[in-house]
Amino acid sequence: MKTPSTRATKKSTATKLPPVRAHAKQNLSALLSAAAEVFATSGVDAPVREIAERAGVGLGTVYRHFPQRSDLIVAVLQSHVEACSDAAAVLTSEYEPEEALARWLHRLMDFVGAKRGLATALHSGDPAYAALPGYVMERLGGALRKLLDRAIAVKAVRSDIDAEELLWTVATMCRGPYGEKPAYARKMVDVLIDGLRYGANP
Amino acid sequence: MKTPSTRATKKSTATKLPPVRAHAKQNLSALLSAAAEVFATSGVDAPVREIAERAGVGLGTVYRHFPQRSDLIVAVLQSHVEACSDAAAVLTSEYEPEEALARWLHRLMDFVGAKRGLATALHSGDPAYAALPGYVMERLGGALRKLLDRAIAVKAVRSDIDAEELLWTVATMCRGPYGEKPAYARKMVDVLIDGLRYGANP
DNA sequence: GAGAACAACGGAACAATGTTCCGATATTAC
DNA sequence: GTAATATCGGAACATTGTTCCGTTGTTCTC
Repeated sequence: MKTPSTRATKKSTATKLPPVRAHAKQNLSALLSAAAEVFATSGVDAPVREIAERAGVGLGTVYRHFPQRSDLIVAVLQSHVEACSDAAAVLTSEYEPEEALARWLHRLMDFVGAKRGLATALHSGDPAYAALPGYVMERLGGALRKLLDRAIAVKAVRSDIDAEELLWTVATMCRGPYGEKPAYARKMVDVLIDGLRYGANP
Repeated sequence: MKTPSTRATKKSTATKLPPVRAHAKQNLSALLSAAAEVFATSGVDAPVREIAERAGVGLGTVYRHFPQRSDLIVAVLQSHVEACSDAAAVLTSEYEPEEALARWLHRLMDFVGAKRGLATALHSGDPAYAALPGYVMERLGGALRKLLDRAIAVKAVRSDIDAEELLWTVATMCRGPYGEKPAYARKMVDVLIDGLRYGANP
């Protein structure tokens, strides 16, 4: 986040900013994308060694940046949550309120569908993931709330919907009773979106 | 299931029944209960060695009876499903239809609540567990259907409830949005049961 | 009851994988 | 250019699932 050149000249002063080597951050982002690819390909249970190899770094480097395996999983999930959340702003600037909302719900669906394995890990009870549910709910719920309010403001959709409830509903619709593939999920979400529109002008 | 003494005297006949050593089954049931205890205590990720030690047998014995770790998990789950299912018959013979239904739903709740870790393993996508969901649904759904029909017959509860839907509903109520503890679950199930009663005489 | 056949057993050995550790390397400050 | 040190790579270690085989004890036959 901060560049090494912004540091003070003297290193002996009390507030010592440890110099951050240039390639360290490159490695970190390379690790993140490598991990995302491997998780998508081989599942969240893929060996750390496979991720290190894909990123072209050593095992030590992986554990330097992510002391535990779960830290890597958390980081990948967070980056994807951020991407999904950020997509809301882009869609807002590019589409009408109603269309932006619909497109983002589809985006959310893709996100949830792709994270099947991650979700399983999430619910495993491992304390390493304890903070994630709240974070996901807050981040994505906030994004959805803005989209929703904007669509409500122009009377494109009904006004009695809570963002977190809608978020949870769509997320739930993407996982069948036992976690099967969401073959019918897209259709159901479309129906749900139509339902939002329908109620706009009762 | 069959005793060694029921075998034919000659072993050289075509239909060779391999003699089942006496203590083998003792070990098997000891393994099952040991596994159940360990899973309950240390979670489903507990090492096989811990189960072997608790059962007082060697590692080889565990793998002789359960070639894979997942077989042990499946066996424990099945035995508990059977126990829960069998409880329906006992309750039927001991209580009035309405009371039996209510008590069994509480029994079901305990079962689901205790199986938190097992459920996570179930949804992991491992093909070893592929057949379980259908089995559980059929076995417990069948048990519930009998209880339900009996209660409906005496007009103790409303008649428009499907057994599998009710089963799934109660099971779902025992897991919060992210799999938290079911602090409020018992109350909610009680409310649900009251709802069943309330609709009996509209 | 003695002996043979062999099912069952116990645990060492192997394989896969998460994690730690440390010498080697490369970058930065001066 | 040189020293300091952040970073790196991978060997080494620990844990755990799984396999393998020599040993043990039971069952059957005589």
